[in-house]
Amino acid sequence: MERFAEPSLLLLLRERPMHGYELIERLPEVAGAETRVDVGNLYRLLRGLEEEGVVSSAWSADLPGPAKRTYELTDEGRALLDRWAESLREAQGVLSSFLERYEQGEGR
Amino acid sequence: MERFAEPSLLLLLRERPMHGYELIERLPEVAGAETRVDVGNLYRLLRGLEEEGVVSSAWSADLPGPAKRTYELTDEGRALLDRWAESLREAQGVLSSFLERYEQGEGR
DNA sequence: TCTTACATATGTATTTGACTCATAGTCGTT
DNA sequence: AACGACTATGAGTCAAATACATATGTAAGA
Repeated sequence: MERFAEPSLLLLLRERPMHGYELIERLPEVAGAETRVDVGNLYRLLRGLEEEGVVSSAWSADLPGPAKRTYELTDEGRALLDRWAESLREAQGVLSSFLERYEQGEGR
Repeated sequence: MERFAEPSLLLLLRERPMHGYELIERLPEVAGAETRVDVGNLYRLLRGLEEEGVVSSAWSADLPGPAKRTYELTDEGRALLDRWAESLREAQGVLSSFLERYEQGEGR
């Protein structure tokens, strides 16, 4: 369930801009506790999203510590998140009708 | 979303034994309207499930028309379906918490 | 009789995606 | 100097989904 990483990143970034490492740390909080994404892959993912214009990034010179690249969501990114939410709602619908049907026949 | 085919088949078969063709027709009803599975792949899937002991099948000599192989769920199949349901419930939980968080920030 | 629909298959090929492992740089702290 | 935080790139494996093609046989209807 790493396909779920993309919408999760978008959701986190909508709440406020963050740098990559922080995103990694907070990902399980949104995408499920067992979700661990390979660090390298995540930066790749972020790069990809930036190429698509979904996020934009800049080095944060002000922050202490090692160089951090801070990502923020673009308008296009917000729109993409909306589309994600819509399709996830559909998926949820399918899921819950399945489970309902499952529970109806349980115990026979 | 064809990964969803397996639990759907199991659910349908728990309700009553069916032959393959009928399963194909009724699949969208459970797995979502747009779900179309390649016919050949579905028979392969059924074969696989039978090898795993999840379903059992027999030719139905009595039924009119072309030869039909009727599948029914085994006890092991029922157990597998239960496990599916459990993990789908978890997935549903992740989904709905995601959507809830999404809706909380909507319109900013 | 010819076509169409029903029904069950097998073979193969492509593509995508998940996942892993390895490496390497900078910066700040200890 | 060593370590942890932070950002990256490279390369590769492996299974799964998907698609496409072909085959066989029965029965119903034009």
